[in-house]
Amino acid sequence: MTEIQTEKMTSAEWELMRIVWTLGHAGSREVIEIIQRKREWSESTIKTLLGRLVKKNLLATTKEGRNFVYHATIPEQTAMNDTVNDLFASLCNMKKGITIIELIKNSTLTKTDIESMQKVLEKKLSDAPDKVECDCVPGAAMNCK
Amino acid sequence: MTEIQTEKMTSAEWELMRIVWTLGHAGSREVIEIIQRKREWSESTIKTLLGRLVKKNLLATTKEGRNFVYHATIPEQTAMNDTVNDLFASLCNMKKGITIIELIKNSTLTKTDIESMQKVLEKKLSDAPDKVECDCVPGAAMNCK
DNA sequence: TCGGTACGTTTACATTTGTCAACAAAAAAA
DNA sequence: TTTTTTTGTTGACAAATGTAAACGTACCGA
Repeated sequence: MTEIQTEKMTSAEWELMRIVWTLGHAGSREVIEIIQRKREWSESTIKTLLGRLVKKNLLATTKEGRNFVYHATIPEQTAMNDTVNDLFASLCNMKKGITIIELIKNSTLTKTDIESMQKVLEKKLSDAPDKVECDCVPGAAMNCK
Repeated sequence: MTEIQTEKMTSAEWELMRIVWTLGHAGSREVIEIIQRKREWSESTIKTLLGRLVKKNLLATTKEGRNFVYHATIPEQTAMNDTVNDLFASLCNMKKGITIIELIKNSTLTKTDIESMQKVLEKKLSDAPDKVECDCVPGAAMNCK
């Protein structure tokens, strides 16, 4: 029942998470110092955010000596995938493809990324449908054509 | 100064926008009726949402006879791209590629989409970098490797 | 041992968002 | 013309979010 809802991560919280994910685990002091290299958040603010992340089960703590060490409860990749899938779930079905294409155009991808992507696409092509239905206006004649 | 901030569109609001985008323009009655085929939102709630969208400049109105006709101020595709780009801007640079790959795996794409995508990738491959830097922990030795 | 520190917890407060009910003006119906 | 319905506007309220000060307490250096 200790479900971890990725959607409950706000943008401010994402920033803290990224640090913890990257370091593997970190003390509040570390997180505070690092975040402040980019953001003008007060120490207080960051402590509050850390607390909320723990309450949301996105971070867990371990008592290390006198202080706490924070560590993520889910892998970064999982969180990213969940969040992205979640967003796409709210977009018009028919236009997801074009949107991904735009995304690709706007992204800096490594050769390796591109090659993996090509493989995935190659594989998908065979049993890809000719068209996907739009459902923007449920149960109606009118819909994205 | 009448800026249209896509990021200010909440998930509830997206649902209304999709309907307006699809229909091109619509009266409140239409929107209400259509939304209620999926959501148990009261008429009041929907009216409030419409009002907020107008205030946010995401919808504009035209007096048609006695009522208003709502129409979007930005194209759906623009909104989708902005939103997606916005989300990706907050993800670890290094992992965007893999995340897009996962996204593709989870998406239903038409043959046409896939083919366009392949073309874009083909074009990008030539001058794609061998690797992109992570900046999860600004100005630090430790970072995603 | 005692005052200063560092750290986690509590409180606090303005906005935004999700959800609605109550209104007022205008139109349609009776 | 009186009544009813429709439609947009206001006001409300709880929960979530951004932002931060105040506390209590355990520890550390003097």
